[in-house]
Amino acid sequence: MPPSNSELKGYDRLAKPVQRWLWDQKWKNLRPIQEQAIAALLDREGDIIISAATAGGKTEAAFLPLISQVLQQPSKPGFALVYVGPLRALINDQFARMQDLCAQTELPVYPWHGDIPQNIKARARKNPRGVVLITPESLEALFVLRGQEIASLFATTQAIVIDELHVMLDNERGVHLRSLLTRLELAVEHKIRRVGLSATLGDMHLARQFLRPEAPDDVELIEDRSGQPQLKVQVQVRGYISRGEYAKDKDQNKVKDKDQDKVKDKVKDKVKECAAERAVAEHLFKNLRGTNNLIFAGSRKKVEQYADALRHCSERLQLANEFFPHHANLHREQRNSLEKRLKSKVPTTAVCTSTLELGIDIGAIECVAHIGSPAAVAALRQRLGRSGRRAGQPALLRMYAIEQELGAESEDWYGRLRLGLVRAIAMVELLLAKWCEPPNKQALNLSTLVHQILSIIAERGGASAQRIYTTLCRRGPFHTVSKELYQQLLRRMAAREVELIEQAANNLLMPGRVGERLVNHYTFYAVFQTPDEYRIVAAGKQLGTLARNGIVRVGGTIIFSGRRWFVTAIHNENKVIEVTAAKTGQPPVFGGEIPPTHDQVAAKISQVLAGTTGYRYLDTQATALLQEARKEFKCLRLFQNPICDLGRSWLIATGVGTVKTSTLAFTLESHGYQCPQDKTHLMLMATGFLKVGCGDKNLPPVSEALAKIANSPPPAVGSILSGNESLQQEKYHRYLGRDLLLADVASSRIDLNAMPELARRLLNRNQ
DNA sequence: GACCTGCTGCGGTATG
Repeated sequence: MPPSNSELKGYDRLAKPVQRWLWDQKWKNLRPIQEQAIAALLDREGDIIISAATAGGKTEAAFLPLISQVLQQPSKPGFALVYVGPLRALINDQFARMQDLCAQTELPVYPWHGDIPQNIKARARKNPRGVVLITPESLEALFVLRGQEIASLFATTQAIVIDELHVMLDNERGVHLRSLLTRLELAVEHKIRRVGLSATLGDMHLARQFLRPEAPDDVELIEDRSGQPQLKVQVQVRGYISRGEYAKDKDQNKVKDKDQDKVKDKVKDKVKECAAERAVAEHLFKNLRGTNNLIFAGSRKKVEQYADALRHCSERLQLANEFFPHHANLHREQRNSLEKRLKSKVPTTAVCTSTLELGIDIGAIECVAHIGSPAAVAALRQRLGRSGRRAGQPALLRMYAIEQELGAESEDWYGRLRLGLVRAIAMVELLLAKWCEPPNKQALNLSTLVHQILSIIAERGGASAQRIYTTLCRRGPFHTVSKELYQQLLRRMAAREVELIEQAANNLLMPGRVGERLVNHYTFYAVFQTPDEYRIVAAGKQLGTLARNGIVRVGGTIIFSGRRWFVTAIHNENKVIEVTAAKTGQPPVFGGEIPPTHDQVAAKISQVLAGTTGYRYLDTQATALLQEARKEFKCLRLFQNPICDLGRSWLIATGVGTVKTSTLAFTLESHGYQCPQDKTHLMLMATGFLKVGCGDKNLPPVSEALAKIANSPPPAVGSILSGNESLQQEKYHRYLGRDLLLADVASSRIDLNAMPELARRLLNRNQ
């Protein structure tokens, strides 16, 4: 039955071929967001954000009316519609759907990313019409390589649709895309309507600001309120203690010297970890088997460990394995087959990293499990969005917090604070309060600015300093860069030891020797940094990749792709690691950094520790661990007094996130104090605690230094950082030199202005 | 105790 007009108000307004497509789909009616989007896109001309859950019909909401509009106008050369997607897999998926939708029209649809053959791209360039689906990096490549063609390719573009807008909000890639959108409008000399497709976030104003920074209030917001009026979540947090099984062997391994002691400590940790891990794996196995689930393990190493442990559970009971690993280092073929299995009716659980956080639809998911707390509330929210259960049913979240058993020898107060569990509770509380981390608007993004300056020069075959400044800093996303700082950056880029740019006789900026080399290499198009990797091969079949710093040696064993392997050879010349099946193995080290925590999360951690109320979603063990943590917090009197005297050192409960806590650490170090930065202490800083020592110096109590900080202007970046620290993190940081690098770091990873106020607050509470 | 994302042109040779 074709839908009748009274059922579909928007239906009548769509072009005939689009109506025929709808009829073929046998849709009973259009969803509310699709009705709203049709009205908004056909009645008005402004920018729009369409926000709904995964599989909520966002793409159709945008393209049904946009394609209708294109069909109602005479066809002129140029891509009528541009779709920008963050993943190649997503573009392939959307291309199939779009081709189907456009099958009964004259409109061609072109996919455009690194895997698309050149002949298809050449055809699109020769006959630019219809719809193009492209990645930000391929759009960048067009600017660099076909700068002269940009204006004609996009001359008649009516709208640019940005998919998964929310993943672009807070990173280098998002700044890059915003820069490209501005450059596109300047090239065609008219405004192009922007349509953002986004998951539902806490604060949608951020998405509007991203889409049209100069006029966020004019961006119309269409939200899907039908599916999930509120984010309904059913949460369960389970606590575990890793008990010391190693104690049994104690007498058998007599300690002879210090070195052996160290080795034994390592073995001890490993055994402890295994015991708690096994219990978690068994609980997961018992509760998830038979349905489709996602287990977010937190790191690639843990993905390998748990996939291996869960496979073991199946083998022991002689049952078919349903648990498989999924992370970026696994070969595409393996990832694809697991994704297919998740979509099928065979019960499947993926043990994964953030690879399965966004992207193609993976079907109905019964439960989202999380081992340890996530890096950010925003990630947790996004992951729960993958729990595609029937409408009206709450998403099911299971969290597993593993804490160390405290022996008599263990007097560490931080162990007793149970910060892993407390952090997990804080994150759940913030999630339930519908809060999530906003992007950092202060950052200068100088690495990405260097990239875009080089790109504009390549696009135009030379450009004036003023023109670049207007494009990128006035109209584009680099608002926080002053004219003075911009000039300083240009001088640096032109310096003899850098040679990124040079000035021609006519004052135009041209590529320098090094700049030319960078721009002409195919690795230029992405703004983010990537490591050098080895391929892991078993019997000629590629399993995946491992970064060069992953420690693997011939004769050793590894766990990879959820199985155990023996390393038979390493070929450095073509970067291949050969393996054969083995009985035992250790998961490889993939490397990485401790993620920064937002101020709100640290504040919530303090609140949870200082509070007295229980949480219904904690199991008995987790409740006991929380009580223990609260007792210790009370014992240290941290709520009354955030500065706790530990003898020759102090513990400061800063109650603020990683950025401010580590800035305080650097500032106190510039006053002569020592703030340890090993893994334990970095983890402490990420939960709002700082340990301060005197070293071998005779220094006054730390409160005296805090008083000085409280009564002085904010410290200068050069006075707390020497420039010798390992600060280079982004792709073009290496070209900045000390002063510009410090300025960039000061804008993003430290907060100097917050210091006097933070010191005052800590001292006032101290009295 | 981190995670993810992306990528062109050209020359050589084989095949229809």
